Amino acid sequence: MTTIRDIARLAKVSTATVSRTLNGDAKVKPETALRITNIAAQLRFVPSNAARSLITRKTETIGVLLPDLHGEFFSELIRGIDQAARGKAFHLLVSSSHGDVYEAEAAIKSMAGRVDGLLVMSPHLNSEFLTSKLPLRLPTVLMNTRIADSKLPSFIVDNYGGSYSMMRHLVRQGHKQIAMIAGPEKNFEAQERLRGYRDALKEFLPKSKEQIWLGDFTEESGWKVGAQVISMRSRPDAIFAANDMMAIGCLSTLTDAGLKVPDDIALVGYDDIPTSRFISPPLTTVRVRISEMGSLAFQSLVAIIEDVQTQNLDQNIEPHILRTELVIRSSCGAKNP
Amino acid sequence: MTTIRDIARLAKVSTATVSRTLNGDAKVKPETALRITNIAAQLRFVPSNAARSLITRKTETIGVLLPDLHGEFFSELIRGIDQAARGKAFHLLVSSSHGDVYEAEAAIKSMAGRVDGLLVMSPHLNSEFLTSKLPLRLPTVLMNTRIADSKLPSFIVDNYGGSYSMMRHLVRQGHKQIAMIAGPEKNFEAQERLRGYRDALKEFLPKSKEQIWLGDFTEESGWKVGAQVISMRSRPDAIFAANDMMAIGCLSTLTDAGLKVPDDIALVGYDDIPTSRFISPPLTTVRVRISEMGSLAFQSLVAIIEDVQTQNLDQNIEPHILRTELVIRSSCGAKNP
DNA sequence: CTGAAAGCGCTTACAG
DNA sequence: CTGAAAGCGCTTACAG
Repeated sequence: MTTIRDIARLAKVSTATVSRTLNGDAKVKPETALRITNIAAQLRFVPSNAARSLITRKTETIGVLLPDLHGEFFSELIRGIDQAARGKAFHLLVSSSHGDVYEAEAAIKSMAGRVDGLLVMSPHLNSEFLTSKLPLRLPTVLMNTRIADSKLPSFIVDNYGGSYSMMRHLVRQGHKQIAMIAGPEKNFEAQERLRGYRDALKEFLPKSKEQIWLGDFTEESGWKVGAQVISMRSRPDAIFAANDMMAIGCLSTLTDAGLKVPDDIALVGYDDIPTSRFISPPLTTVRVRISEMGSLAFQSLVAIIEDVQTQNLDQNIEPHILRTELVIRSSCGAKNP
Repeated sequence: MTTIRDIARLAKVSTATVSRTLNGDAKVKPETALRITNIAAQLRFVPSNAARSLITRKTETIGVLLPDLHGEFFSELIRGIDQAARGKAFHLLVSSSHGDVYEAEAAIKSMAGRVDGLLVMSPHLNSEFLTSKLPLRLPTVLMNTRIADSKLPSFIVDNYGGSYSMMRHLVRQGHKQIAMIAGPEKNFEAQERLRGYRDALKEFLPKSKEQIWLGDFTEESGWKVGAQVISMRSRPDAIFAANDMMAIGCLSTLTDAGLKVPDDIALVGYDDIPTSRFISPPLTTVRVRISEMGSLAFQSLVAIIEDVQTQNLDQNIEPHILRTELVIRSSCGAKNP
């Protein structure tokens, strides 16, 4: 392994000068600098990050802790974070697929000594417990994670508002009896979408009563609900699935049984995954700017790390809410989507 | 910041003993160990990875360098790698979206001092150049990356074979005139898929002549080809798109123009992205076990890192080829898919 | 079973 | 503009 000592020896300077040169730091005499740079290149010198960060007390790396996410969502989020991180010359240490809170805790622990800060997404875990296990003073920003009295900055998608808007739209389309396929009970996002459904229903259709099936965000759970819908005597006018995958699953069961969407029954989803645009009928849904959440959360984390903005753990902070966007296609029965 | 010295002082032992205890290393007297463990927990001690890896010369981290990938593919790959990495207690430093070879080079450089090895995917870059910039002795495994005389282990999807199988299937379905929408010319995977098309055509339909449109793997390029197909006097029986996104784009143009797939013209793709299952008609395509490639490449890299298998840079190595799987749905005209 | 001591490869006041 | 020296927080032979 080549070290700055090797370079120093060859260049006949001190390691201090090599260090300065390689960091573009202080004013080194140009010819000396050139000599050093050349030798370093020749030797294909790779500085030891360990040594560097031991003394600077910076890793220039942030940890990204994710739950077991699926496809598009995960990559969009990472892309948003990665893009922002590149701009600040930060590295990304990622860890995903934590089945339970203990796995997540272990992941946090093993990341802790390697990063300058943490971006945590944990919509379905016991987040209070999780954050209580966070190392003291490690800057942390939460994404789509509910914490009771949060002292950590957090970014959350406006699941409540998106759901509410969707309901208003359905009501305007003339639907009177609107049912929901809810997501997992313990999932914070699912809860918010359900809350939006409930509140909107009370407000816009006070005489209509709630009709809720419990799903788990998978296509399969959409199928199952579809099967129940088929055998109902009196069906709702519209079904609002708490995510697109369940809507897609439900759609295929309904279509197979000969029901026409949206003519016999309207069906809408949430997330705007790529597939939703291509199915028939194209799915009306709610779009979430997930990569934007990644970038914003990263920016906010770096602000804390760079001490532009110190993390005040004595004071509660309101979460940053990210707006959603209604994407009207034809599955809701809209005339000119 | 708490260090092992703080713990040593409180536990009235040497830092050596604290270190041993925390690493479960040597035989420390149980009561001493317990005392130390308790104090460490109380102080929420987080070991400095920098100090640790400076002396052990290990980072227990591997770097994953990816091109600008889209959705599903990216996350599947990462998932495969992450899963395997967890098993070996390795961390993942990811960096993606490198527009050109210089950006990729910069990413490699900045990762080099932070990782024990590198997993590189670079299907569209000048890979010879890239690997020539790799730090000496940094274990590296390539994925879907072509290198002329490779001295690095590599894993590649059998794009040629998958394409060839698809062609055989189309011929068996009775198609005589088969056209291809090719991917980007500089993309290694696209080249292999095209080569499979060409060879199979020569073999199975020696009298038929090639018909190739140049696409770029985007939906848009599929649209454009679709528009050309519509206005042709004599159309092919079947179109083989080099990826699903182009097939989907092409399909929508054809369908909008009133052409029936597969009755008027068959259409197939490559990749088996999730959407392909849901469009109408469902797309016949080639499935690639991308997460498996991630796991295998990781295993192979770790074998080198752990010196179970030393990287021999004086000898060329054959790439590991990952089999693909034909997914027959109805867009190809198959009767009982 | 435990400790004193050396050292991993850098950076950075400090002095010149 | 440059160098000698201290030190970041750990691990690990070595000796006992």
